[in-house]
Amino acid sequence: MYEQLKRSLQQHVSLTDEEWDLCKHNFRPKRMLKRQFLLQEGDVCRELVFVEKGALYTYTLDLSGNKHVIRFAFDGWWMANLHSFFTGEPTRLNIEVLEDSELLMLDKKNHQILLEKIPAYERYHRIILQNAYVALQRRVENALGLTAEEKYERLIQESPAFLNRVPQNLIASYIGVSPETLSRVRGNYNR
Amino acid sequence: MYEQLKRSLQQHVSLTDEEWDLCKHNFRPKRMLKRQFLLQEGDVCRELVFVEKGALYTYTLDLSGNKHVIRFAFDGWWMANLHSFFTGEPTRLNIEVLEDSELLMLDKKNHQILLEKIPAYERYHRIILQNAYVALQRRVENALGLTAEEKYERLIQESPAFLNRVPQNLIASYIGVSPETLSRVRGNYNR
DNA sequence: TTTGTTTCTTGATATATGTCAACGCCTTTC
DNA sequence: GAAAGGCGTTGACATATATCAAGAAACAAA
Repeated sequence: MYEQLKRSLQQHVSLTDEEWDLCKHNFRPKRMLKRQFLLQEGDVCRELVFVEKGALYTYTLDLSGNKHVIRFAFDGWWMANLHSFFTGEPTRLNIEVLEDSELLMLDKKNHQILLEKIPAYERYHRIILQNAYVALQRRVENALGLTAEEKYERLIQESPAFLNRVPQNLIASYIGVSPETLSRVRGNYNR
Repeated sequence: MYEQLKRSLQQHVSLTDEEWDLCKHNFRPKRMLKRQFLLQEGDVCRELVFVEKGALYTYTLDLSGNKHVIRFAFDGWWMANLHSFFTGEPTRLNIEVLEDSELLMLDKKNHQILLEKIPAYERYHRIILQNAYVALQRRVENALGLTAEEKYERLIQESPAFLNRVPQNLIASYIGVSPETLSRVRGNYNR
């Protein structure tokens, strides 16, 4: 149940056995099914989520009710609305389950405990934040001023794994085009 | 010369006088003039930049030579291409000086030293990365599927300070519309 | 002040992409 | 196995926004 988490930590820092033991006991395992909501607009995000297995995605709804996918999270990834988590303000985002998932939940108090007690845990978080920031900035670069076709090409280059696991209408939303446009782009692409 | 940096650190963590002394001596002051480049496409980003005073911006050039502004940095902000800094790969981004600036440069070796020797420094970096991540995600939300007018309205709400310090064509690029479109949006807006 | 750059505005036109609608395919459910 | 709902495709049409071009305004330099 904790293999992915352990692997993720070990990938970036070294933990003693006691530290790992302390660490894992602060997480709460949780199973969720496809289409369930981890977080809905107006909620406060009270837990960080680590995906042991499965898939989640987070999105906003605009005034016309259109979904805008912010990002996905698969096995071994973290998910949360950090803004809401740190400020305690209600979120504008939804987090929904895309595939039946095994999750590890970490509430704020326990997160603070780990940050205080285990320096390597704080280092781990600094590093994954760095990586997340880099990935997100890349996303901004790809969202600005590219054509629908270019956006799709970049997705294929940079995140081909998404294509097998995510329905196309969510992919379309993720790269900021309509499902119809994505369908047409793919049609041209195969010829 | 180091007031802004000290203020930024103190805002998030507590440092002893000795720690602050150790810290500041790892930075290299540097003055730069408007239009100079801190980083150009193909360079490797070897230093983190803290803006004591002034303004910078970072952008990509697409195949047609269009500028796409990724972000700005003003007094008290950090700037770098983290991807290039951490991996050593050449960058696709440019960093240009927008106003004559006083900068504090921190190379990778010194950054590592501070992370190792001063736990509060690592905590500080974790926290500002958190904040930067939240801000960047907000930017993604605002880039996806909004009209030109909505993007401009959000900019006014969320970053009004930019408007006084940045030429409009760069604002246009930042929110992902053409300078002409932004000009028209502003025209309607004032009536 | 005069001159030269750069930035901003405005108009005309072209085009990429969104929207609406219909249809077929596939999966799920009972 | 039939029914229902979700998802992807395709077509017709509307429209927001980019592009091209010219001139005005603001700013900097000489």
